[in-house]
Amino acid sequence: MKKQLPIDQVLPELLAALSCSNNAVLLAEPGAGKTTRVPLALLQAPWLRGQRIVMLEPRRLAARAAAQYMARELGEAVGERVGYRVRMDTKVGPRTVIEVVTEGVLTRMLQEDQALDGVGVILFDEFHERHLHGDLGLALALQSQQLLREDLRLIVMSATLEAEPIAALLQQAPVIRCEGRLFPVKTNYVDGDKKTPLSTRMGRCIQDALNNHEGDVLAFLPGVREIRQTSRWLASAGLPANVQIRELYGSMPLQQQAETVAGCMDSRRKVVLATSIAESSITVDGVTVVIDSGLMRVSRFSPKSGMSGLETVPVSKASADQRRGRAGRLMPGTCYRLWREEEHRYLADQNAPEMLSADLSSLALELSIWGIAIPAELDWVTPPPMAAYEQASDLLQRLGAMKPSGQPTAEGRLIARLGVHPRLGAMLLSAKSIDELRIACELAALLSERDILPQERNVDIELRLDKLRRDGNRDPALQRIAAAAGQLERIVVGAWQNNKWQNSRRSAGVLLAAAYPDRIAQRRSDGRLLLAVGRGAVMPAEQLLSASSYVVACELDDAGAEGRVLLAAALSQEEIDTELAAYIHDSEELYWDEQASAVRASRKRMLGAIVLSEHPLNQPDRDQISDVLLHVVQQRGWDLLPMKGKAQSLLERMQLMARGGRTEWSRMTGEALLASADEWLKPHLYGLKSRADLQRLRMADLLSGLLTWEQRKMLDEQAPTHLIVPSGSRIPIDYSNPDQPVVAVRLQEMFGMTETPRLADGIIPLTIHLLSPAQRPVQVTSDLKSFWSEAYFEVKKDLKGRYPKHYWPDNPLTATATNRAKPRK
DNA sequence: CTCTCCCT
Repeated sequence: MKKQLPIDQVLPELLAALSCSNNAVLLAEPGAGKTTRVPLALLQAPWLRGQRIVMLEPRRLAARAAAQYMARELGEAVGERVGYRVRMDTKVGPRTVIEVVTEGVLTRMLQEDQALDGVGVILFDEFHERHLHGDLGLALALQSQQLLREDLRLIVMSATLEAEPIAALLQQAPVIRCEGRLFPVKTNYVDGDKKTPLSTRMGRCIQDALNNHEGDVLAFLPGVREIRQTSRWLASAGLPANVQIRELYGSMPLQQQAETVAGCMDSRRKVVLATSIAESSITVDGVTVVIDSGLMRVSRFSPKSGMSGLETVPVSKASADQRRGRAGRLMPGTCYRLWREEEHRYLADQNAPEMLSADLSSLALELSIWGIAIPAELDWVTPPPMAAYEQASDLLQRLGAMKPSGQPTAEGRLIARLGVHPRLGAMLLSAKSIDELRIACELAALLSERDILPQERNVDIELRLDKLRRDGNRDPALQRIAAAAGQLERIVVGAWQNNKWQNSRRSAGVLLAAAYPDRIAQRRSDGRLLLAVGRGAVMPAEQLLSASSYVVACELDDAGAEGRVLLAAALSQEEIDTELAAYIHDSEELYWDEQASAVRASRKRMLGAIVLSEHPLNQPDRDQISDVLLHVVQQRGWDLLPMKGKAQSLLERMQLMARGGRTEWSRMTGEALLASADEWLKPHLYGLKSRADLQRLRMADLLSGLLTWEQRKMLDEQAPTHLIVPSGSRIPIDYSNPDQPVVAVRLQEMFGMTETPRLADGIIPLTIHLLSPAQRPVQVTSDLKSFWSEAYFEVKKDLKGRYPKHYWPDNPLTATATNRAKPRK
């Protein structure tokens, strides 16, 4: 008799829903039993009609375990009615009806047969994890259902999820909910000073938990560094003798992980310090207390640099709840959260889907093979972000996997079948001989898995190759990598059918350059690296690689201002010159030499942003020189040009006209003219290359050439060079302040002028500096009328005393202006 | 002073 599980109660509802709808969303909390009961329940569904059931699992371990459990329920071995397909391990037979597959496998199944002939239903288990290929699989399956397979059924299963957006995407699918089977867990929020190191706060909380509760403690920390720090804090703070500290994180050998998870052999209690790996991938037995730091580390892809880096971020509410649930598997438990209850509501509901932060190159390749031009042709729960998607398309084109049209090349189709990152796929296809292919396969397999020498500070990938060749058939982890390398080799050899091989033995570094041309790096004098993409990177000093002047940085942490190299291969100068010539381009670079005040030219051999060598160039291209000159002029402004006398005045008058109301003059400000200098100045820069050459330009002619005849006339009328005053003198107008043109004129020359002259369409009044007979300023005005009626009489009194021989009339409005002491009779 | 998790 089968054990009752909570899911059993909703199975009739699910079956009923699927008899009238093609899609369904099943929300079931952990422990409800959905993974094993739902596929078995569907076996009897009338609509299945002998077709297969495919269930998607996010992990290989989970896929195998689910298949094994279901087979046992049926009293069969795996591979009879229930089987699984994961990478490099397939157990399905001719009678297999339920296939449990992992995400990449589903993508391949869909790509090989878009109609999924013979499949009646796809179940997306643990969909809330929102892996990139899970989202992709759902988007592809949905389109297949819409265009080719209206009878295909899709079921999205999830622990915690906002069901509505997915239900809407699945054509308003019914949502079925099911309770879980966990014990209650009491939640305590622990307020701590955020300035206290996390390891200290965590350590104290662990001590308290050990004192106040029975059972084992599971602590969630963001990463290995915090795990080590907390472990050290606890060791020095002292723990009861019956307590054992254990660490748990993904880069640990599997054997060690298993030991951590297992119960203690003696009666000791254990404290497990874990990353988010213990949230759903690994279950730790015996836990009654969970302590959650509230942090996790996530990878974030930068479309700008094409690299990923790690970020420490707050967990989501869903993640925090999932972590808390780990304390309620055995009996009622306790959870401590190292944040304040008020802070909790600011946490995101769900973790961000991988789509938003991942490298999308393999997604873009799959879409191209699926046959769509833009992602918007599919329905997505979360559409791919454009910046990352475009970066991915660019990369695929550079790797030769995609045509500019967006269609895949033959190589691209093969790369997708290899099941490695498109960069590594392109490297495999670049191998010219069987020897090279073997190395490339080993490299691809190594780089597709976690580092096999995580403790090793030397980042040289050759050390890993050596270890793989030495211990590849002993260590289980290495066996997997060696098997993956062998599988890759078989696919490529099969595809090329022996018609491509030459004699060639290029190094690992040269092969890796085909995968990471943008990460070829040059060592600079201070020991830092300059990557071909133009970013800097650092590599620990005592590396074997430090003898090499070039490297390929295959793995980088792009977190800080400078990337940190995690894995690299050496490249020699000779290899750069002979093997990587395809990436090198000559560039004639012209630049403004400040000291010589002239344009200089040099020829550089460049590999991306890396300068391989540089020589001065004797006869640079004149057109390019004038480009540089123009650019310098535009940057520096008018100072580089001979703006004196007439030219300067002309420019100032044109600026004044721009202050007026007419739009035709708005292009005539100094700023606007610099911006449009490529139109009017550049033709005159041809053949020039220095500041001295520029000084010979006839700027007045150039500027006045910009004006039509009418405009010149208007300029002379409305921004004249001189003002003719009542005395008959021509007084120059100073336009150096374009808001306030000024004339300076002796007061007596102005008698009779009642209205202040206005310029630029009458918008700007002229400012008049009235001078004494000795040319000393006595008054500034832009309102002559009120000057004559008021201030004049004060001024007159004063000046009459000092210049008695001069003419100081009582009525300045009718008096005769003079440029002498007194007007001629 | 050290890199989260996962997959074709």
